[in-house]
Amino acid sequence: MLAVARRVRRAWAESLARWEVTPSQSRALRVLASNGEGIRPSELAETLHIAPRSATEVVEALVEHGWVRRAPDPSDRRATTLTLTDEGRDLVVRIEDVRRDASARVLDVLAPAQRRTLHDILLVVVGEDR
Amino acid sequence: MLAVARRVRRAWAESLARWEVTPSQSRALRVLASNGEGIRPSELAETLHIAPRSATEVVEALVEHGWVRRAPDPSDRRATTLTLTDEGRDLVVRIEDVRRDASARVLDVLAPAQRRTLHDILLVVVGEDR
DNA sequence: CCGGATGGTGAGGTTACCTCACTATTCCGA
DNA sequence: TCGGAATAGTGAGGTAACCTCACCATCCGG
Repeated sequence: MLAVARRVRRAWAESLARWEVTPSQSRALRVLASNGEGIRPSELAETLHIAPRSATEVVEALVEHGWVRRAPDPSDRRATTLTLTDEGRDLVVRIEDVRRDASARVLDVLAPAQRRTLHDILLVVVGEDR
Repeated sequence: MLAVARRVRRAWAESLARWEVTPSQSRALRVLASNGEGIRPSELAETLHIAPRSATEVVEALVEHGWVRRAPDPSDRRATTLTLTDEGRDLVVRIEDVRRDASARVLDVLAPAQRRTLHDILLVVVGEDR
């Protein structure tokens, strides 16, 4: 299990390096893309299962690259809201493609039926506990 | 795929922490246990897909814990050979148990037949390229 | 209106990697 | 046979992605 996952991750990280995104940044981008606009750093941290302080860090990097914008939350002056820029949104799409490719590359030794079965079984595992 | 693997890894790392082994150390121990005695640091590095310098590092830690012994290679005075101590060997066994438990805990939402299918499919993927 | 909770971040630490430079040895070809 | 290239291991120093602890600003409930 872990061996296969490592393979997928390796293939993925390699493609990711072409743009200047690290895996951790790309995970954050995915959360930002799926959680609608205006998410807070603390929510991001929770979703990624990392400490709030660490979320600050990836956000920092994403802002620096111009993929994310920080804006003050008008309803709570302590908070900031995060939104993807247009470039950020573009990048997310490209990353998603690459991700699909990476797992396809690793899994293309499987027959289509096997791949489907694998997918279903993994869904069962993930489906538990949320 | 990656999500499931993360779950297994998390569960495993937690149990590992009870003894004072980090995941990376335990990977090294497993290699040492399976590759017969007298492996060299450079071989270890290659098997783990890490740089030789990094292998030195984990070996250092393992030696310090008393799980591994360094001995000069009589046939090549540049080289050292690594062997598990008795405690090291014990530890490997306990780790293997814990590892099995961890993945069992994550995968026990599956029916036995599903688990077997998963196992088979993953074997196909891993079987490629070696 | 004040004391405790919450949101974000500075400072500094850890793990598991990396590269580069260096020494000691071995090996190989002229 | 002997000198230069390759190989084994490691010191020094760097990085990414995490962490905790401390701190400040702001918010909120009684």
